[in-house]
Amino acid sequence: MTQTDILAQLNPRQREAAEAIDGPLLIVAGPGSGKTRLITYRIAYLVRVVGVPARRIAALTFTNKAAREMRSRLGELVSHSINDMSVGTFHSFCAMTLRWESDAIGLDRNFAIYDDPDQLDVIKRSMRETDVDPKRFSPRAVQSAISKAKSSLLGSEGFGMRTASYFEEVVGRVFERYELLMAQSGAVDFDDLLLKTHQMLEQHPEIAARYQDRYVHFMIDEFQDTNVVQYAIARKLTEAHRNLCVVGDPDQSIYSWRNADIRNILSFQDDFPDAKLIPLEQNYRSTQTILDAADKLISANSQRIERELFTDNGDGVPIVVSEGYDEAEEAQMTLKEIGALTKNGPGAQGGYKLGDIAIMYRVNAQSRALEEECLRYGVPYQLIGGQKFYQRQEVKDVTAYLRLVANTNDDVSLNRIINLPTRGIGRRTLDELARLARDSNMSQFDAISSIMSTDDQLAPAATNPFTPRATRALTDFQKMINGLRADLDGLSIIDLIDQVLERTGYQKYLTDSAERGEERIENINEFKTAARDYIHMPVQDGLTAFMESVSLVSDIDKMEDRTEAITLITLHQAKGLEYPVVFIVGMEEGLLPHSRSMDDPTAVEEERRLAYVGVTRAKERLYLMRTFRRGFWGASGPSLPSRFLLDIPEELIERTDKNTPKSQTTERPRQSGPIGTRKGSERTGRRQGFEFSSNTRAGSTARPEMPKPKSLLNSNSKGKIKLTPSRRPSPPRPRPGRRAARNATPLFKTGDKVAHDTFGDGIVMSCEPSQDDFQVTVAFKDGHGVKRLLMSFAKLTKVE
DNA sequence: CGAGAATAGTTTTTT
DNA sequence: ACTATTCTCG
Repeated sequence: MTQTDILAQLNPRQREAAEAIDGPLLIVAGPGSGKTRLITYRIAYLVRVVGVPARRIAALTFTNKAAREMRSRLGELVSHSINDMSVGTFHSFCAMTLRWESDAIGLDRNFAIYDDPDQLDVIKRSMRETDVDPKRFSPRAVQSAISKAKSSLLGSEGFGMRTASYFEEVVGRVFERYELLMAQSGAVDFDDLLLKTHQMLEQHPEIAARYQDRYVHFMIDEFQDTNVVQYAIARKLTEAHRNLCVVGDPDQSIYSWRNADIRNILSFQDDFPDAKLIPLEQNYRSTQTILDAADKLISANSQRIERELFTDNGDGVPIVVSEGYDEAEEAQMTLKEIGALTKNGPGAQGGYKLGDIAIMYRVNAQSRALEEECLRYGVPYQLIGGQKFYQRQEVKDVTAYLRLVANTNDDVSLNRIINLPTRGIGRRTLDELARLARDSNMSQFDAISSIMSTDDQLAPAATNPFTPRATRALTDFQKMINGLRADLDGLSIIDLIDQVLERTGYQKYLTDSAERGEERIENINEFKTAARDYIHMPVQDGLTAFMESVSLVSDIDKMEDRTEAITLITLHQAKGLEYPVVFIVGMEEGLLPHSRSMDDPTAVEEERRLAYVGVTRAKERLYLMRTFRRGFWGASGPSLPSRFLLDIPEELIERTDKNTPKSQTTERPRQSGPIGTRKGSERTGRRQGFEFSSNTRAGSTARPEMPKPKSLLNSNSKGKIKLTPSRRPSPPRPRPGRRAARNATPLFKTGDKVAHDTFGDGIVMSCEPSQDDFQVTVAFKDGHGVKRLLMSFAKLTKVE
């Protein structure tokens, strides 16, 4: 490729955007409009044609995965090194900057990054120490108030000024204590990464000047999901060159709950009146049918700028709307359809690969039913999110040991593992230790040191509040950690992990633990595999870098483009991805829109954008699935079709749910739940706030018309909504009896090594009778995790 | 001090 | 239904 035609692959609009390199630029990019392609080519153009050195360009993305992809695409376009380019998420960019400048701003260079659960620990402790009752004020609520304050550029000082309510007053108090504890622990939270970077730039003009000079070009992707602090950082960093290019789509703004502020897009035009605005409206991804549906769906939002997307792609096939009886049947129908879509040979519906297919849902809990059916049908799947790897207990435990080795001030980590395995350090001792640390204003680790005198003898009883036994236990622990710290030289990060596992007794603790012992060890091995990326670094640096990646890397970042598995993913995580075939399950009131959003029109508009994001992921085929009854918390209740379904024109749809409302005018809901009682909604106005039980339903055959619901309302004297179970289409599946397993003679026994065609080698964890089959739970290697398989479906062979 | 039992809160979405 | 936390007893 020559330099002159480097932009030849772009359409005129994209080309215009790539060449607009002087001054501020706002690109409003519709879904599938080749946004990533544009950004990549724009950078390539800057480097190769304009001659901007790579290190003077920053490109910030929403996920590490997007950053990685950009890097790899740039690697193909730009021959010379792009390693100097700042490509990453806002959070990783800030973490890097803060470490570089840590000396100047008085931050421990090895600061730990606390994730959500870590942060909650500190919040709880702060509440305890400020006498705030966690029963009256939920730690979660306090946490989110603090996060919100930080995300809108308000530190604890700023927050303390406001006392709009008693709650805020309380939060202010906890906030102050929280900041103190975090500082003392040498730790920062996610919001701090951004806020402290901003503060650094404001308070240290000489530092700011260096970065302002450096970044000649600054680009931000997914700008609609940035928060106030992120935007402020970007403005500050581009003061010198003013070449700030932001790319976003207001219709895909779905992170307001994380304090993303859609107003950034509007502010941008105020802050940069000379900004060029380029809309990208040609869609290269989806069929006209899918695009029409998406357009009708999003047009129902009132807070929105009109826009018309178009495509040269053909109409394609209609959108399929289906209903299952419950989430199990919904999953079954989905899996059956996937079977048809992936079939080869005559009569095949397209011969799709499993990797072409994604199932999307609103909440992680929905993945469960889908996983079960995948296992039943033997369909390999890739689950994104859910129980995150780095949040698993044993992984967090080892992480805590490592963090403590890196930074002994880290109280959260210390508390997590000081008695794991048990070392005779119980609650009383820990309470006393916390009190001692607080009174003497030091970390708990240092507090232990303080009761030891210099010659390693125990301090006199007067200053030592602990019993001799507790004192012994505490000092042994302290010596063990110090021993690890003393022997770091010459070790690699992997060596260090091995040392920790052995010298702390954690390895033995895992081996001896009856519960999930092997799975946990597998997880630790996986953890070590992840650490291998840092094996070449000096152990201190490797440790810091590895700990940082543990905090900032998400599940989607590790997602592989595998062709042999379907993808299960939340709608939020699906942003930015595309698949030939997309199923969205749970198209129901209460789920999408989510019940927590339903009484707020603004929140419902965000839910609609979320649905829009899901719909526009599909290239060729889109399935919208829902259930007749859905289970929550073990109970089950009737569900209503999502209002979003009613926004999609009938002519775009092929229905397999013949007995359900087709549109606003012909709608004839047969049942409804508590959710349907919303007042003032035209679309739901005809629904009643209760269910009638006289209806029967057999499989997919016609359902009778609804009877008058009035009588039931009257029969419900207390006005309390009572759900009468409808008859199931088929008898409930018997639950596999746990007891029965003990008397059975399974073909596999726990500990057996087995091999599976797709998942590879694994170890049998259990084998239990399930109906007339056996359910085998197997821990697979190579990141496939633990799977439950039915013996008759899964081709498992015993190894050795 | 620690293990097992009782109990409460939980399901929005995540860097 | 599930789990994380608190309670109770040895």
